[in-house]
Amino acid sequence: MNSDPLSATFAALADPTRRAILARLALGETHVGELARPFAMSGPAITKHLKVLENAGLISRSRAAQQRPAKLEPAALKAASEWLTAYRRFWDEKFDDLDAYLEELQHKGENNDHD
Amino acid sequence: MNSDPLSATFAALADPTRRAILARLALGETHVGELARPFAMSGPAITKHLKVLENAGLISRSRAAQQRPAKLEPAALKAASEWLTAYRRFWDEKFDDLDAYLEELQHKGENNDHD
DNA sequence: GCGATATTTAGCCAATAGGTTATTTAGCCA
DNA sequence: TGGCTAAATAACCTATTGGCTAAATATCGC
Repeated sequence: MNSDPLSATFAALADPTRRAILARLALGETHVGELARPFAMSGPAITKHLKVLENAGLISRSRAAQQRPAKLEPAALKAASEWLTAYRRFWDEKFDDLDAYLEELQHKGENNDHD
Repeated sequence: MNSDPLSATFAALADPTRRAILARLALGETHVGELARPFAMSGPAITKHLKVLENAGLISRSRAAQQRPAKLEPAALKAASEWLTAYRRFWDEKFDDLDAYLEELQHKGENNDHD
C-alpha cells in the first residue's frame, strides 16, 4: 500500500467495484452482506475492498449487532478533489489558447490522429 | 491495466512519481532524459510511467529529433475531476450539517453571521 | 452457554505493478 | 555509411492486488 494519503485515495478510487461501493454508500450506510449480493462477489472480497476504502479514509465502519455498517467519510475525497481542481485550474489557464483553437477545429471538421 | 477510462486515470494518479511528472509537465513539455535526472530513476522506469500516463489519456507524446517530449492532456483529468466533484457535491449535501458544525468549531467563540 | 448469523482472518493462487540492466531501434550529423 | 545520442523494448525480479475457499471470531436470541 502506498504510504502517502493522496496515493492511497487515488488507488482506492481506481477500482470500479470500489467506486460502485461508494455510489451505494452515497445512498446510505450499509453492511457487507448487502454489498456482496448485487456485486456477485464473496464476502471476504467485499471486506477487502472496504478495508482499502477505510485505509484511504474514504469510509468508516461501525458496529450494529452482527453487522458492521460502512459509511462515507468525505474528507479524503475532498483532498483528492482539491488536488485535481488545483491542477485543472492551472492547466486550464495554460491551455486556454489551445482550447479555443481546438474548438475552432471542431467547427471545421478535422481529422484527428495522434501517435 | 484496468479497462475503463476512469479507473485508468485514477490508477495513473495513484503514484507519487507520476503525480510529480505531471507537476513537472505543468511547467512545460519535457522529455525522458530531463525527467529521469531529478527523479533519480532509470530511463526505462520513466518510460513506463509515461506509458501509464499516456494510456490514461493524461499526456501525449511527440517527436523532436531523438527526443520524445511529453505534454499534458487535460481531458482525462477533467473527467476524473468531474467524477469527484459530482460525488463531493452529493456528499456535501448529505454532510452539510457536519460541515457547518466543523466550521463553527474553527471559529470557536467568534461571531457567526453567516447568511 | 448454545446455536445461528455476519464478518473477518488465514492461506492460497494468478495477474499486475514498478523497478532493474542489457539490448535494440530511431533519428541526427560528419 | 558509421558513429553518437535518446528512447523503447526485452527479460527478469519482487511485492502487491484481487479474487477464492475454509476456518475463526463476534454478536445476538434463547
